[in-house]
Amino acid sequence: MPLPHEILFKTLADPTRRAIFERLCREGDQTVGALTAHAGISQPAVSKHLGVLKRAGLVKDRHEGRLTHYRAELGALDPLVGWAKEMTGFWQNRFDDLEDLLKRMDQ
Amino acid sequence: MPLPHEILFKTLADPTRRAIFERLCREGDQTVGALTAHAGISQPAVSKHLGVLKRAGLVKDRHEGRLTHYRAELGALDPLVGWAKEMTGFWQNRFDDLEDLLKRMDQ
DNA sequence: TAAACCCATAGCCAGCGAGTTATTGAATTG
DNA sequence: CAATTCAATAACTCGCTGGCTATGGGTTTA
Repeated sequence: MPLPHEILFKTLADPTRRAIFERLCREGDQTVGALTAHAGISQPAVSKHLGVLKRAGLVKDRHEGRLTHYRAELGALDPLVGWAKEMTGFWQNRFDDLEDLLKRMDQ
Repeated sequence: MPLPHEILFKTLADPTRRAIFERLCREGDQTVGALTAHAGISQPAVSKHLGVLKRAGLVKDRHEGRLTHYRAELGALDPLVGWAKEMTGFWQNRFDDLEDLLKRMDQ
């Protein structure tokens, strides 16, 4: 199975999809209809995006009669931040190594 | 012009490109040849990826004779983390609003 | 129960982008 | 200066994906 941040990058790369996710973050629960009204694309397109977001763990759905509500799942962003911190960490380590080297050269 | 995180998501969505960036983070400076040796794709493909990473501000290049060295530019990741924090912030605000509402209902 | 409504799925199409090979320019080497 | 090497660009192919329309399944309303 792919690493967590893999699917997140792919999923959030699309502007429309990211806009839907942002709206869910700002406004909380939204029905597919409400999301469609603001997305500027057709309802099936919105549903497809929601499916992708759901499989990435970024949203969860809740069925209520004939309506389907979606909400953002914020913890899902953690692997993204974690990956960024990891990259920064590598840089920091290389910097530490250089410091050690200079320290040894100094002796 | 696009928001900073826009181009970052698009650029880092590709696994090959992200692998190149990760390698630059772990190993520091690398020539195009060295990167190509580990990428599993042709040199022109690597050069194209490096071009995309460069336009996103994620890497910088340095010319030294006929070699070109690339290095990661870690500060470029900040808008990504910033965006994630912003999303979390929206959620927090909505939670605060709910708290206020409950508090008012309590009185 | 017929009609209207909400959402998901199916099927199709067009554009984008990641890969290729071929080539060029520039720098080093013999 | 000829040959070689490094990297970028050009030109092309092809698969993926985001959009659409059409339809179906489930739910509420008249």
